[in-house]
This record gives sequence, C-alpha cells and structure tokens, in this order.
Amino acid sequence: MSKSDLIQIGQLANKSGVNIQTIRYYERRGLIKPKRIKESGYRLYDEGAVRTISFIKQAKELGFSLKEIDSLIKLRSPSKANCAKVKDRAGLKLQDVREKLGKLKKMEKSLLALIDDCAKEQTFDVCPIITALES
Amino acid sequence: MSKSDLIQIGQLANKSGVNIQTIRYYERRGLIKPKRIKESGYRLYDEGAVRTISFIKQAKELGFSLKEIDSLIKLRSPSKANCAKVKDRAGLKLQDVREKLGKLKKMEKSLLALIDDCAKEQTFDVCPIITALES
DNA sequence: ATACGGTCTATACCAAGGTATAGACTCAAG
DNA sequence: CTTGAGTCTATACCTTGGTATAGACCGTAT
Repeated sequence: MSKSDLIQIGQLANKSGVNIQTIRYYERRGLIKPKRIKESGYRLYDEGAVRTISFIKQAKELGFSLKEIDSLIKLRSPSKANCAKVKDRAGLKLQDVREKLGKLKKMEKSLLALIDDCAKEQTFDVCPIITALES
Repeated sequence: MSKSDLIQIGQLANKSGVNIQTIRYYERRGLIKPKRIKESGYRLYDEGAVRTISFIKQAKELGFSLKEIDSLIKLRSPSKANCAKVKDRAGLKLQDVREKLGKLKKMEKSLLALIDDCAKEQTFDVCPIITALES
C-alpha cells in the first residue's frame, strides 16, 4: 500500500476495530482528524489514523481518560518553539506512567504469590491481593 | 487502635477519601460490605475496609472496571474447595496485568526518548509516542 | 426532652464515553 | 439512470460510575 492510499471511515473502523460513530466522536473531541475531506464531505484517512486509533484504545485500557490521551497525542512533533513545553508535559506523563507501573508490579507480585500459595493449598487471614497495593 | 474498633461510614469515607454514597454504591455492587450492622441500620466497618476502598481506587486508576475489581477482590481467602478456580482466575488476571505492564513500559520508553530528543531540539516525522504502542 | 449532626432508604440527577437512528446525499456497478 | 451500500449531520439514547437530595430515623451532649 502506497503512502497516498487513503481509506474511508468505514474501512478505518474495520481496520482498527472500533465503531464508525466512535471515530467521529473522537474527531469531535479533537483526538483525530481525517487527512483530507472530499467535496461530498466524505472523510479520507491515511494509515497513521489506524495507529492513532489503536493508540487511543490501548491508552484507555491503561486507565487514561480521553482528555489525557489527547494531551499525549498532542505531544507529537515538537518544534523548537514548543519544545520546552512538550518536555515538561512529557515529564508529567512519565510520572503518571511510572506510578501506574509501580502499582501494576505490586499487583503482579501478589497474583504470583497467590497462585503459588494456592498451589500449596494454603489459605490466608489477610487478602494478599488487596494488601499488595497498600502505600 | 485495637482489632475490634469499628468505624462508621462517614469515618470510613474520610479515611479512604471517597464519598459516602460511593461506599454504599460499592456495597450495592457487591465490592464491600460492613463488618456488622447495628439494629438502627448503621453500618460498622473495620480497618480492612479502608484497605479495600483504597485498593478499588488504585485498581480503577489502572484501568480495571468495577466488575474486574470485584473479581480481583473475590480472589481473596481461597479454601481447599475453590483453590483451583481461584488459581485459574488469578492466572488470567496476571495475563491482563502483564499486558498492561508491557504497554506502560513502551509508553515510558517513548516518553523518555521524547524528552531526550526534545532536549536536543529535534523534531520527528512520526510521533514517537504513538509509534511506541504498535503491536 | 430537645437540638443537632450522622445515618438510613429511595430516588433523581450527572459526566464520560460512547452507540443508534432518521433523513438526506454520494458513488460505483449493472 | 437507477439501485444499493457507504457516508453525512443532527439528535437521541445507552452504560458505567458515581453524586445529590428528600424525608425519616439515630445518638449524644446540653
């Protein structure tokens, strides 16, 4: 597929596994926009759009809101002019991500422990899953 | 505070930083229940409830739905009878958690790269953030 | 015994993130 | 040149995860 092959919204929806209305909704929210629009009003997208949608889906699964995802997406293509600002915001996002990483690692550990203990047919007074995330 | 000190819903809400209605909502959803209930109907909670609520809050931030969190909580206290089932479900949750971990790590990496490149005042053709999560 | 804050149930409302429908227009195939 | 699938806008509706309010009851300090 060459760089200039543009697809319609239905194909984009298919490729990226979301509803057509959802794509239009993301557009209203400013998360994505078509490469170009025909005179008829038909939206035309490039391959990058598939990646953007799949990014949105995954970031959502990681607990980011559409607003946060928007600000992540907008970090793209920093120029000299906005580089400092982008760097700051990327730093903030990095903190978020690392916090989430820490919590998930604790959760992973406790699930492993649970599975292990279970194998030994043990029981617990205190739930190891819940205890895992104590600050 | 001794083991038998029970607190009222308002205190629980305060300690765990959520709304009183939210606690009652979680109860309706089966995520939490009071240690005991007075004849007056007043709910009384132990310290474990604070931990449960804080677990729910954190798991939500990690992108788990209340339904998923419910099933995580219900993994607690496996007995010989249900141990095999608990082990299976813990295994499934572990997969979820590891997938999320992988994605977050990619995100962390690309944020670091972004910050680094930004420091050198570079620009990009393709957004490194979005590219990061490609499967 | 009364006042005042906490709690109860029930019900209504809210925001985020979609999803569905109606009615009109587009476009490619026959 | 029509027919059927795809798309358009606009609007209404839905689910999840809460939050607020009303009206009644509880509990304790004065």
